[in-house]
Amino acid sequence: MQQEEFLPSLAAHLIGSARGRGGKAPSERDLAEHFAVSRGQVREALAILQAMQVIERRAKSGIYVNGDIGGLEAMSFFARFGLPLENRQIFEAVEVRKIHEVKAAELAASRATDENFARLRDVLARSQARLMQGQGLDALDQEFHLEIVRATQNSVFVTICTSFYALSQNRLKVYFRSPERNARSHDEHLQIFDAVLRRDAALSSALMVAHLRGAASYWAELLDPPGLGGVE
Amino acid sequence: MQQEEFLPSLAAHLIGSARGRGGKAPSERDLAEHFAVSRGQVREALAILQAMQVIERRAKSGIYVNGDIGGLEAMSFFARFGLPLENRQIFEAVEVRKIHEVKAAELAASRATDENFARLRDVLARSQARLMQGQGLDALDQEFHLEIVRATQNSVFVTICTSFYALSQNRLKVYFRSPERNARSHDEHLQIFDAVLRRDAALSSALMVAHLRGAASYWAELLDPPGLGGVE
DNA sequence: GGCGCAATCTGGTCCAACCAGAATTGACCG
DNA sequence: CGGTCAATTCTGGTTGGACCAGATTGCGCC
Repeated sequence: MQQEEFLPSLAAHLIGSARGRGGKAPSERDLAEHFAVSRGQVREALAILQAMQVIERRAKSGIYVNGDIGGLEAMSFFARFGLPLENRQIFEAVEVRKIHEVKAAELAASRATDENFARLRDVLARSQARLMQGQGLDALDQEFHLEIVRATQNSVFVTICTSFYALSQNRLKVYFRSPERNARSHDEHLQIFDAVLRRDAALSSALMVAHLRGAASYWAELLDPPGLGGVE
Repeated sequence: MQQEEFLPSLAAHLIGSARGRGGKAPSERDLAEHFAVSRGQVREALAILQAMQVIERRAKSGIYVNGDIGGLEAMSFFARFGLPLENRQIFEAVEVRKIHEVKAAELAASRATDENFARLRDVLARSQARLMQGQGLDALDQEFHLEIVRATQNSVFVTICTSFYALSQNRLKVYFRSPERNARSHDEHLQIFDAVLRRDAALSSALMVAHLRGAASYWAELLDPPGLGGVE
């Protein structure tokens, strides 16, 4: 079992065994036996999970699962591997994502380079192709939004946003099952691209607000109420 | 040597020995000998650094230091322990921080609870006291800004912003050496608090923009040019 | 100089211990 | 029966040694 698949399954097992959050997980020796690996392997993985603040290791006492999965990297990691995250955290993350992307659209309008425009055109062209084949745009949707962020020329911004995308990945697949939503989303992307191309910062961010609001309202009625109001 | 101090010093040593970014670091066995710990300890720390994408471990080849320190957690970790970060990344992080805080002020105006107001008043009172004693506000400045973010009722937002604060920590200490800047900053905090208290979202964010612009321009002329324009 | 093979080095993995403090158990006493 | 305290067990923390197999290196031969 390689580390890349061991870590997630260990994390899942830890959370599973310590239901009730803050609960005690099996001992290192038990975990090693359960996964048929050496204690050293377990300890290495636990070190990472502790660094992510997913667990707490109390010397001579045990391993305790933290109540909240704090930290962007940890949340992103969990989302990537389909591990449980609290609903509240997901809605909060979506709100932060909105804050990022609206501003990204605005900044992109004034900073995008020819290369950025070329990359955006490429994404849109591929989206168009996929759309005609009647396939979902979920992956390309993320690509488009990421290219907008990339156009801000801020690599830290790109890094942060990339982590946030992982959090909505699974939901996007559901969202893009509907042909109408696919078409509408693509259309809005084209409008945003156009606004950025014309370097109209105000219009870019306004269109992005509308674009994200559309997707958000879909989730709002599909899932339980967000609880946060006035998010734009 | 406890883990909490071992990890940073190991990270520093790795980066130091592999100057040139992407360079090769000493072997695990050498590192273990150098720090007088077991190889297991070294491997545990390396696992964390690899999860942070600070290093790359190539089987049977060696340990390589990544060119860019990507990831918010890694940057935050580095900043906390005074490890080198590229100037570009710092300016980019400051820009993202601005994006966060301006929006935070706006959201805080509509969502802050009585408890939030109480906490903000507390921070401001302690700032006032410290100001009268002629002491720097650096730690309390962070507290104030964090309370504003907290007032958005978005815990993910709070987590992200907390990580970003670590990045400016050292610079803040320099900034708050000047009594005038201390007084001015405190005054602006009071104004922002007032706007939030009156639930004036537009004014809150506008004041925050001005507040951060003031600090940013100080750094712009003190350090090398940011290269990013239109940051607000 | 170029090529190829062998010695060496490296990360990956496992095992067997030992330590000291925390947690648990159980016997003993009131 | 209840409570107290000591002995035992369990746990994370840490160490050392060992083996594997592929990557690297270097030396010798052609």
